[in-house]
Amino acid sequence: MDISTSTINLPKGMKSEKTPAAPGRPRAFDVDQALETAMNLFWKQGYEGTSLTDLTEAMGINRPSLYAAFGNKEELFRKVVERYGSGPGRHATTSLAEPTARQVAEAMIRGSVNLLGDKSHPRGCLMVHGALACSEDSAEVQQDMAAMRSSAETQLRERFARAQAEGDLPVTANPADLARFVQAVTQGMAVLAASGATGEELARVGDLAMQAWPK
Amino acid sequence: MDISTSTINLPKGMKSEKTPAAPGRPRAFDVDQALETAMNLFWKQGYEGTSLTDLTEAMGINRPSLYAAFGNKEELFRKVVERYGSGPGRHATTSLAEPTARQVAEAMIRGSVNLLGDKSHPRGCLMVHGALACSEDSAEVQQDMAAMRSSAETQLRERFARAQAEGDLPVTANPADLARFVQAVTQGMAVLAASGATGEELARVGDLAMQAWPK
DNA sequence: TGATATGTGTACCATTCAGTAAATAATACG
DNA sequence: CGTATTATTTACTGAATGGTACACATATCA
Repeated sequence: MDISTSTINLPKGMKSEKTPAAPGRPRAFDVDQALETAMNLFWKQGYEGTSLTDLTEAMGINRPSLYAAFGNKEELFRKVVERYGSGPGRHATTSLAEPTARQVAEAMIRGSVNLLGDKSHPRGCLMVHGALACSEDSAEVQQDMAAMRSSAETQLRERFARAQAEGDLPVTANPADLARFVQAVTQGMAVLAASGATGEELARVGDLAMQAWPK
Repeated sequence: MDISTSTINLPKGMKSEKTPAAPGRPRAFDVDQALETAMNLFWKQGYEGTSLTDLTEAMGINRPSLYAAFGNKEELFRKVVERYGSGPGRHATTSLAEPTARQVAEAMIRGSVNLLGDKSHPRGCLMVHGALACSEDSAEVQQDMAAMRSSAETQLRERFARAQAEGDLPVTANPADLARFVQAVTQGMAVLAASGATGEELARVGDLAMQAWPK
């Protein structure tokens, strides 16, 4: 019923990586790999554009296995989003740890460029492409994605406000406006990537955007 | 079979607005109004997120009437996109006529802000929300939308190159980069609008973006 | 060897999808 | 009037949607 096969650290020998082996028939597929496959599909085709048949065929499993492991389509999508946030979209949170506001913005933009210009991934950003416009059936997923984008903006704004207090951002600057601007640029680059923009082209968009940074 | 009821200018009296009245049962709904309704639905829910039932119910007509008047779902969408381009999204082309590169960029951004901040419309941009991520069934529509966004970028680049030749844009500036930057900002604002950003907030994003403009 | 617990495979469910056949209704023209 | 033409209505099609019942397979534990 649960995802994880609950890897428990029992300090027996040196290599205590294996799970304690639960009873019942063992799962015949790799959950983590299946999640990765689902992520790439949702990333490319969006939540509603990806059917259960698309998913099970790509994962190489049957419908009931998917439901047993991930709940349903919506729960699977949420798990994919979580994985995305701690994987490919990691820079959205790690960038906040940079020492100055400018470096935070630069790291955020550079991270987006790296992600969006990477040809080993679908072009775009799951947070933007996942459920931007969809039917009313998926309104909740849609709103959640919007809320997560807004939350990223809020974190950025608070980071910039802190920077202002710390003195590395002019008092004349507006943290909320700067946060929204960085969000606009990175999300705009996500749309550009979907139109076929290359990594170099996106990087130059980022460089231009940083020209607007308050001095 | 055709859309228009073919308003022909026959200079009989002063007011020659009415159509010559074709034979057959007259259409019971206003084609233009139906297109407007369809546009708002596609705008809000995207191409795949809008079902024929959504459309016919909102238009107040039956399925066969829709097919007789507009062909099919895809053709209807293309007609909606055309209407959008000459209506709400007009600024994307009219801005090019501004006298200087800077004024073109400002007009483009201001036009986007006005559109995206207008609460009488769905939040966002049809060119971005219409078919950003979708199933493979709609790949053609998706590619067409990407091509139209790219085309807008090309027009902008050529306009900036002309400006450079005319001397109102520094020779050190890069027209292609500037065009892509303006596109990134406006499309990013479209995503922000979908997350709930207000017109005032978007306007400040636009002001910040113009700070990056070459002097 | 059971008993229990879990996963897989097949085959199905009701609903919705885009699209259409055919009968009927409303107009123009002769 | 009758004929031709076009639009509306109802009812339908086959395929795809998300989700599930149930029999069977494979594991642990006693």
